[in-house]
Amino acid sequence: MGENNFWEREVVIAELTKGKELMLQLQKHFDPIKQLVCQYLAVEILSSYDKAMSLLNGTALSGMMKSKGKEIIHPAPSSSTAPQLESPHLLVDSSTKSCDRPSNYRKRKMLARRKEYVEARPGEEVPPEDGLSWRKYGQKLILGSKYPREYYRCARRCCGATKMVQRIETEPLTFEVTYGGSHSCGQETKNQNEELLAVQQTKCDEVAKGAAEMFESYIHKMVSTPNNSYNNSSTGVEFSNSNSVFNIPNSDFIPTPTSSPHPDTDFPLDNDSLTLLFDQDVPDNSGNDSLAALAAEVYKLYEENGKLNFPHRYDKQAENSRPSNNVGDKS
DNA sequence: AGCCTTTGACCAGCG
DNA sequence: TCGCTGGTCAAAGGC
Repeated sequence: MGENNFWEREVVIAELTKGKELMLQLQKHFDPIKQLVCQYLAVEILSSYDKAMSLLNGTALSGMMKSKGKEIIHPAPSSSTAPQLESPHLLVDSSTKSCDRPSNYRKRKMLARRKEYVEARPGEEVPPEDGLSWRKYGQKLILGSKYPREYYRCARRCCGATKMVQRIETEPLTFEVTYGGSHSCGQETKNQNEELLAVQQTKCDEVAKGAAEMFESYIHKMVSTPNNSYNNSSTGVEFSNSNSVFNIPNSDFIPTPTSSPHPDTDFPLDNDSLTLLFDQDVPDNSGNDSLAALAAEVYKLYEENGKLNFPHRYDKQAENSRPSNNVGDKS
């Protein structure tokens, strides 16, 4: 199989696998009360399947096969051993120039990219080494950026890995490093564990963000519901008033990694309450009471900071004298 | 001689 | 169709 086809196949498989994993997660969350998580997962799944479908239908690949100007690009033959021409002025398949690098632009744009932010070491103004050897092949001033973007590819020829380094204007000691392609030279093997951990961490963070958003909406609903009451049970927490009832099953409360960035929110949170809400493990099966305490604490912080005007307050006094599970809202 | 960086030119995508 | 922009190429020069 030609390297091009192999690469396309890898992308398709990766996208379909991701879609499958997300669908499994979605199945677990099929519940009207978990709309936020369902919505988030649905968007991710659709995006994965769209990418895979356009690859399989040839939408994305058709550009590579189309004749444009004097350059005619063909898909790589399945067992290409044709000699490779170096001159850019000849009518050649540009994807076969110099080694088997996937060098045409369309392909590069489709490569899965991974973005990282790294900080320069103290006293230095260059990004720290990432343990791999790179060779710089270009530098360009990017519109709207004070610093030029630098382009690197794997120092081992015949490897399609690339990276771009962009110094961030507002934080000159921080660099945005975008990795493209994968190392076919084996150079990356020693770093594969770290790589896998990074990917897992990203996925974990994505799920945690969805969970945190959901948790936030519960808190909001709880403290703003008129005449609310709640019940703890071994299966979860139930909030209710004269009009509605909603349940938070224990399974909704998953630990939020402390490494996660705080989720974006339009909830008027200050830093302290954000930390309180997301920087700790939310209640597990053995700690449903802490949900109520947490909600009361969050409300208190909002109120003290004068940032919220909830129509009805959570009844902290009743909570304190609560041997039974029911708490009325004093509004 | 071989490898590297620099830098202007070129090419493809996109609005 | 055209102009702008990001990404890449490749010649030139340095080490």
